[in-house]
Amino acid sequence: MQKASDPMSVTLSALADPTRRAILARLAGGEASVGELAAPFDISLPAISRHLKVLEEAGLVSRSRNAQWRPVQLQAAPLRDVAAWIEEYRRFWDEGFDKLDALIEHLTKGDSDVSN
Amino acid sequence: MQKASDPMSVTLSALADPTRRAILARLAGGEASVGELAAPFDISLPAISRHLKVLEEAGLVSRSRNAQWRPVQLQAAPLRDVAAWIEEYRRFWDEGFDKLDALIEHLTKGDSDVSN
DNA sequence: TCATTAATTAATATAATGGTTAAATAAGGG
DNA sequence: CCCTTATTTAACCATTATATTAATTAATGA
Repeated sequence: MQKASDPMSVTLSALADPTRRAILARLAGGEASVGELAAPFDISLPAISRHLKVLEEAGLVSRSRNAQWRPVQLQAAPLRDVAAWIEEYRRFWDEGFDKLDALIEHLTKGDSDVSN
Repeated sequence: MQKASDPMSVTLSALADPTRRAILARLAGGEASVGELAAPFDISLPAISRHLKVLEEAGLVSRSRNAQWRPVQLQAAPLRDVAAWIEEYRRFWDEGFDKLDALIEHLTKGDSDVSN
């Protein structure tokens, strides 16, 4: 009953929140301060700060220091890993993998019931 | 403090668990019953059943009926959507986007401090 | 030094997640 | 009909996640 600590789960959990994805989208346009990132949202600054901590722990952002601001920057490496993982499933949504492929898969598996 | 209900969050939450990703990996080799899916894991059958419910609600699997078995099948459409979303970030991890690009981005943004 | 601005940490409340065991439901076969 | 097999649902519990407000830390600059 522990928290999942494998890197892929950490990354996907971090991405599984619309506020955090919106923050990443904003950072795709360049670095921003915490206050700038918080502005579009209707939630408190501490809440944004915690979202940023989640993103940082997932390696999706990094932070530096510039006077009293802490500019946040996008770090895309974990996204590359997710993209690589999901590529393994591409054949299941590409048009090449249609009902005929599914049928072949059934038959080669020795599954005699082809109806579903 | 509600549960995120947008489709992308639902999909990513479903994927953010190693047991559920292992189930999807198993299903990539063809449909399987709940019992077959549960076998490799050290957790109870009800726990697997709930994982399957999460995957089903995310549209990542579908279930049919064959006597007293409920065969589970992979449904990859939501993965296609995740792949499309993540593609938007490819340029941030591709080698084309290196420090020089970052510098250009700073300058075109009118950011005078280039040191970080 | 003190006021201001930026951001984090602390304390707290509540909801969601993920696991358990026990009971219920569904289908098949003697 | 009853027994067995397959799976889900119910009830429960511990942990994690996400939000709030209030207090704290950090840096700037009058």
